[in-house]
Amino acid sequence: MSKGATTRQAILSHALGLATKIGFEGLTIGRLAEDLGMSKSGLFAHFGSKETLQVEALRMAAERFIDTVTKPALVAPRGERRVRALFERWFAWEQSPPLPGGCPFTAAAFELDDRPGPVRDFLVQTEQDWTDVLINVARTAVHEGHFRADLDCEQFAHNLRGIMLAYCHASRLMKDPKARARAEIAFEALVRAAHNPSAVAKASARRR
Amino acid sequence: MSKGATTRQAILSHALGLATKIGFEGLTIGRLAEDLGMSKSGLFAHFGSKETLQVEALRMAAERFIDTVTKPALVAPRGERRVRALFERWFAWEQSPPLPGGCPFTAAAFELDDRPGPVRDFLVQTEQDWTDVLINVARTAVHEGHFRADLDCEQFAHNLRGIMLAYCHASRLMKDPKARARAEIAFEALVRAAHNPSAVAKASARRR
DNA sequence: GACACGATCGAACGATCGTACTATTATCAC
DNA sequence: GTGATAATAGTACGATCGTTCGATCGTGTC
Repeated sequence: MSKGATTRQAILSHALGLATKIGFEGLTIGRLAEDLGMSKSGLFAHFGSKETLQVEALRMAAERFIDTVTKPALVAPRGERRVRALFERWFAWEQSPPLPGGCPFTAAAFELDDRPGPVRDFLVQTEQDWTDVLINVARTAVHEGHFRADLDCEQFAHNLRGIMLAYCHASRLMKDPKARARAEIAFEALVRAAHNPSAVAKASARRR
Repeated sequence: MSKGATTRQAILSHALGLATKIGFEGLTIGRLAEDLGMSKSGLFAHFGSKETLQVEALRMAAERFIDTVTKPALVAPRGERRVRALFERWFAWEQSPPLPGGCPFTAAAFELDDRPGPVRDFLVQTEQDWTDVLINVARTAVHEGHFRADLDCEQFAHNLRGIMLAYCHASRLMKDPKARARAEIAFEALVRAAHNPSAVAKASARRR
């Protein structure tokens, strides 16, 4: 890797970690330059605009997410086991040392939801990709016969995200030591509900 | 109300609405002054520091939250009905016109979770109060016999928050038109699980 | 060893930040 | 109405913001 690319990676890595603590809008060229012991203009030259830097930091986060969460989960067997692997790997991501403030996507999601622009657009795409992964892995679990056939997989993914968000809230803001345990309990309830015939299915079965 | 108090309320009201869109850290004295047609120094004199303004804006939000959500829900009968009322009122809060960017507590929660100080402290207290309301109303539903006796009410409140956070994410960031419907489905599943004997209880019952 | 070129620096730009002062204006009790 | 006091304006401060520009540095090539 060339000298410039190395520096660029170092900048983005530091920016990403910092953004988890002070937000993506809170990033400043001056602060980054000082932290990395280089000049504002030297750092700035790598990106041409702060907005580009923000997008590139998010892009690095997306790449790391795949390496930390998605890919490792693929070693688990298809179906429920892989759903569990994704859930477990996500905690490793959220608590990884390079992200001292937690998941950057979660932070960005509530920071940028009302600020149109390329940064928000990229974030939405990344979040949609992650949702699609969850939906697909749930679908596979249905096909494998682990989850019930009439499971609403999109709803499953939606509820799973709620569990993750509630964990971030409880853990990061409320500093609740039971946050992880609560997430696990909620997850087990979600999986259990995905096993059992749905209430709707049961009601129509009773009617027969 | 004196002139000063009126202006102060107007400032805080505008600041609160603006904060839902650009965040509490994104608030600036200059922007607020311009929006309200007054001088920076005149506006500033009401608070003495930006930090105080942020806390006071959050305080106003907390008061409005009680008026919009908590109090109206008290007219519903104790128990499950009141749980449902709180859930329904919360959507009215999240979508109320004075909060164009959604729930300010949710936005602040992920913005300030890593920034110690009085603003964060006040937010944590407010969020804890809201959690306690949810826990207590679930407990009442247990006492009324609407929810099963061994329900973990704190877990119930935790999961309910997850449903709300997932709604904000889906609605505000992803602009998913099904966000509200997904929240309702998740809520009904949560309530249904609170009705039925728990899996743990069932397992021990089977063992008898 | 000269050269080209990418990487970095230093200085400066206008804008805006939060905040401090002093002055001026508006309000309200008497 | 007058006088005390509250409310607002004006101006300025040092700091920092994102960005620009030209100079300088380092690296690798012929």
